[in-house]
Amino acid sequence: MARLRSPEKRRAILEAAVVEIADAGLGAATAKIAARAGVAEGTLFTYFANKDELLNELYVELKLEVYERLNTAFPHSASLERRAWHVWSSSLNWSIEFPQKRKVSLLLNLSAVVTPESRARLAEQRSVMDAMLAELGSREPLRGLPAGYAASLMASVQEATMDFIAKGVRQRKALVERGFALFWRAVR
Amino acid sequence: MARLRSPEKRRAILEAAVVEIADAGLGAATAKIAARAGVAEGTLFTYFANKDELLNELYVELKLEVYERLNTAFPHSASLERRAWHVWSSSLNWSIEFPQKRKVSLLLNLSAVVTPESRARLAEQRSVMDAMLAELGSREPLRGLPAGYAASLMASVQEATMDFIAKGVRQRKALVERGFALFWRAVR
Amino acid sequence: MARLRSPEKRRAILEAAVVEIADAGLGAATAKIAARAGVAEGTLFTYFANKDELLNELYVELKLEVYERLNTAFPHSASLERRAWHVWSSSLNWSIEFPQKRKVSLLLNLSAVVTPESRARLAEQRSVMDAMLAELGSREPLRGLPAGYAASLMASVQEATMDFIAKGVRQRKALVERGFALFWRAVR
Amino acid sequence: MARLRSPEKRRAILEAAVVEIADAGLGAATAKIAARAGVAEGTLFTYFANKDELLNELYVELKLEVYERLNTAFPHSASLERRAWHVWSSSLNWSIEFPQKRKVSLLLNLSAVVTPESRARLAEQRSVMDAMLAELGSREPLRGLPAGYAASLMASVQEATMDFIAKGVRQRKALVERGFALFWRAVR
DNA sequence: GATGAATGAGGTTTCATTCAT
DNA sequence: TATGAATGAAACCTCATTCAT
Repeated sequence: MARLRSPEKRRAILEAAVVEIADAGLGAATAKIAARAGVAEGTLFTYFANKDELLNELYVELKLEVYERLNTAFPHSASLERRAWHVWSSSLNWSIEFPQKRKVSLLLNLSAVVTPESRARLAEQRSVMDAMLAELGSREPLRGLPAGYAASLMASVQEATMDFIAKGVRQRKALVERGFALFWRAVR
Repeated sequence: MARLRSPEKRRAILEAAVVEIADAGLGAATAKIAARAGVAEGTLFTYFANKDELLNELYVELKLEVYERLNTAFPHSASLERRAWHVWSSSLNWSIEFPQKRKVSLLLNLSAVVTPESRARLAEQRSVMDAMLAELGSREPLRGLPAGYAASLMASVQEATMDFIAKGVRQRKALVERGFALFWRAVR
Repeated sequence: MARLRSPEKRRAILEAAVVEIADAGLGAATAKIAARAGVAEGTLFTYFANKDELLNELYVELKLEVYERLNTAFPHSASLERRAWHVWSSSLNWSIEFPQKRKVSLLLNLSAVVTPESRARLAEQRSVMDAMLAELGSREPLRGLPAGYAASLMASVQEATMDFIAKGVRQRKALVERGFALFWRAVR
Repeated sequence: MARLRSPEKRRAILEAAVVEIADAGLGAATAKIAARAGVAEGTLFTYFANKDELLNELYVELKLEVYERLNTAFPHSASLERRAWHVWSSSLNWSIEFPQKRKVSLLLNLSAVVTPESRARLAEQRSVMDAMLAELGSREPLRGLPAGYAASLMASVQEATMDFIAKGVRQRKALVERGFALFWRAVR
């Protein structure tokens, strides 16, 4: 099954899925995804056992893409604020560059198709970010709040910021910075 | 006179839609919605011309529910913080009480089915909240940011908070307060 | 059932049916017919037991309309040609005046809904025309052909003529006359 | 390579459509057509995008069948009467052989589903017949009548003739000849 | 009698998945 | 392995008819 004769085809399918799902939601037809990927309808099922598996793989790939960026050039020994900024800006810039991927990521997150197994596959790549967020969570303003609250808070403030960038607001770079400033005021 | 179209049945359909969509996404079958509402498949279409209209009506009703709460006992002449707190707590409490409604509201927001007309129908009810948010947006930390950023920011921090409440965390009341405190630190 | 409280309503329904069926074929919805007639959906079924009965009644009414015209001022003692011309012109003029009725009449004729009983109900009114056609059929050019061939032939040449009149050709009166001339050349 | 779309299956669907539509009108269910053709419900839609397209294709195929017959062995240099007879007999014989096809052709003609594009697709095959009819239309009895009247007239007299043949009258060959004789008396 | 909401069978069409080629 | 025709369940929606009011 998962004998990926051609990694390019697998990639083409995943990228086609992003476009189709961003456009039509998770109900996007596998036939359309295949067509956009330039492969036959049946071929899709030699790379992914079924649609759910495709969606799970997609979820993991998208998340990995973000974490990879984030882990690259992570300033391990810098101040907490600089580390927080690194996480903030690298993930937010990904959202800005690939708004469709971000939307698909959101849709998948809200749906029931993503399995705990898929989420678990991300643990290792998340570790760097998680450590930073844990440190953040142990500081005064967040103390006593559930583990993960800091992550959720950062993600959500990014959401708010992204919404405006997606709407086409000009001052992208400024917004990224102002958004972080607000976040940091809250948690510092 | 024949039987009158009954508001209860309309309500039953909308409520059934919430449950089914929270469970299965916007792809939830109209037949299932009708069944859960205790009406025949065809009956659904005497209340809503088609599925899209049902979804739009649902969107509007859900938003109105929140705004109604929020407009009730709004402390018009209180301090900005107290007014912000009123908005925060009343809308967040709605999300806590009706997590399925909140989820459906999110899904509808992300989808392309909600028409500008539907959004426009909410303008009047939003005015009280919008005025408060505009005042907030004009203060130092948010100055210069696009109009609406304050609203988006509040909504997103609520999101983060809700995520934990939805996961079943005990200290609901405390979380609502801590969440607001964080938000307020950011924007005050 | 057939207690026609209001003959006007019955008539309104039949006329609405003509318009709707001319537009949408025999599949025209009873609800639309009722709406156009200005009565409630259910009311239609107090005047006609079901759709098939409505269609049969409609068929009979349309045919009777034509025969009534034809029987009015029929020149019983004139020459065969004058009598043929009377039949020709009176029925063709009806088609010209009411092209929708004509179309519906054709559709009903082709369909399987019209029962032999409905056709039988027209016998009496057809007698005058039938006698003329029988006389025509017994003359040389048609001798030996099946009974009814003359009727069918006349109807069909009228069809051809109507097709052009329906297309909006100007010289209506001339066409009616030229058409008859051709018919008469064939059968005289 | 996957299985190729089979011309036989396409043909089977079109033939099944003829039978079902002759029986039930244009409202004939696609599911029934598919079943009679021996294919799955969905398969019908791999051969025809939707029911309207199926009906349009059917219309074109039926007309082409007639024109093909008519163009075969057409006596281009014979007298006008012989050429008219060729058109008459070849098309009428088709109607006699395939009364269901003829009925379906009539129904399609009366309906609104057949597009101008479909009609246009027939132009080339009609040219031989059209030339003969144009010559006929320029002669004395038809002079001054709209172009196409001759065609319409012939078709309609054929209709009349077919009606009797369809009713099972024995002397088919004789009827075809007598019908033409009548037509020719009218237009010669 | 008149009304129109309610019904559910049945219509067309879509789609994930299989499988012959 | 790659293909895309074939499948049939299931989706949305329509409609003739019934029946409470």
